[in-house]
Amino acid sequence: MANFIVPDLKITPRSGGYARGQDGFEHILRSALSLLVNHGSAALTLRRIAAESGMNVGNLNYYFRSKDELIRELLDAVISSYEESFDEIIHEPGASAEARLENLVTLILEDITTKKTTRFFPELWAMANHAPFVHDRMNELYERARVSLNELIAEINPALPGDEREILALFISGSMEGLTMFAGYEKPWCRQMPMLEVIARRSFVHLARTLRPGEIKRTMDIPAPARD
Amino acid sequence: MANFIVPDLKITPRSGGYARGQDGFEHILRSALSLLVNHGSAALTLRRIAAESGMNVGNLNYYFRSKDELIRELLDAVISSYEESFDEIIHEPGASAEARLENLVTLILEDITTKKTTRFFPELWAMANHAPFVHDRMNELYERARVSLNELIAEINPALPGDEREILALFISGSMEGLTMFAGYEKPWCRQMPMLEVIARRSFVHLARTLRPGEIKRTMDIPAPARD
DNA sequence: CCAAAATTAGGTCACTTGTCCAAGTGCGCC
DNA sequence: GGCGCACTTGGACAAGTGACCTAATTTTGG
Repeated sequence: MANFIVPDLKITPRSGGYARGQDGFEHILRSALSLLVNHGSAALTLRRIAAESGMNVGNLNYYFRSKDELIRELLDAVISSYEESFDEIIHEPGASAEARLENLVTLILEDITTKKTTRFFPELWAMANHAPFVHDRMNELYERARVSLNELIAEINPALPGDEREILALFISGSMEGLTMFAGYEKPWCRQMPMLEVIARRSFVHLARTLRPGEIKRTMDIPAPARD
Repeated sequence: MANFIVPDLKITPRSGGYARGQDGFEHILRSALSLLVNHGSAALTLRRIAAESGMNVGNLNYYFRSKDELIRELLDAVISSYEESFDEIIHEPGASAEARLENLVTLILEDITTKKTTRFFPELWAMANHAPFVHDRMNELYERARVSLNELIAEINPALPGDEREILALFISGSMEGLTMFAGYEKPWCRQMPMLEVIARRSFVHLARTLRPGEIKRTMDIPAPARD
């Protein structure tokens, strides 16, 4: 299994302008990301970004009309990079669907142990709670991530209806994200991530394989005690 | 299954002082929590907290030496409340260990759909990445939360060694937390939380029941391809 | 009633924040 | 080679930040 590394940023080239301008643009976002990852969203001030990128404060305003626009571009660049990586993973050839699901789980969980991922996403989740555009962009990302899971589940368990596949994909995706705070970079259980991967692979594959059509709703329909 | 609600704050009464002082203290923390939940950590300024609690800025300084101390007290009060709730859940009588595990999962996942929980924890996770005391206090909370899981797993699968139980408890706990961003309060999939609960209960119980001693490490020891 | 506790009102302090602007510099293209 | 636009500079600005202070006032509980 190749080490899969998600690039920090994916920037769509601007039309017009010199190459230097493109570099400056990217350099600013890279510095901003570095600050966010290493010192949190509170450190995301124009002056600190400027200092980090060896630039003048006013120059940031040349590239971005406002701080808000800078943040949007930053989040979009980081998230776009993840999306592109997920799309690549999908088309990776593999053996059985189950093996490919295991590979996908492994890749995602290994990425979680990355400093960037461990630090960036909790900030993203927190921002999403109070900035609608962050909320929306974040959900676009995860929707894209679930596509791969959904397809693999369909291959493993063709009888499962689409909406139940979606719920299962959601559960699997959410499950993995939740390990960030515990086994991510420099977290207390980071050394145990390989073991968590074992459990995750085993559990998710088993779910995909054994979930019966209608089982979810049928189980849910039993409310309080059993009826006689 | 009774609706289990975690109180907003758990404050250890201060020694000395009038009852009013106790109220003021609590009122301030309550206002701060409200700001954190409704507007994020960026809104946690002394002036906004004062305005929210209908108090004077100077009065905050009477109760708390510094903003930092206020934040610490706030986090501690909120976290302590969760800890107390978990301890209560443990001692709740129930039928089989499996049924109690299912109940515990249900309680935690339902709590996640709460506005306070959905909004508070991502802030906590983000803070934990850059403030060591938050990191430590947060891990104390989750350690406590895993105690219940650990005991139940031990009851369900007595053959499982302690360290493997811990990993499994960690996986289960982390799995549930990860659903916050997707099926929490006002999240896109909040209506589907009941279905996620079904999957979670089924999956976690199955794991606890079927995990063989040494299985985790044995599975991990197979590195790349199989040996001939 | 009275001392302690709680609260108010106001202000000052040095500092940081995002935004904006006028004047420069220097690179790329004709 | 020099023109012009892309890029860069440094500073000004009002608003907000946490911390700290004094003095007066109200509330509380024994």
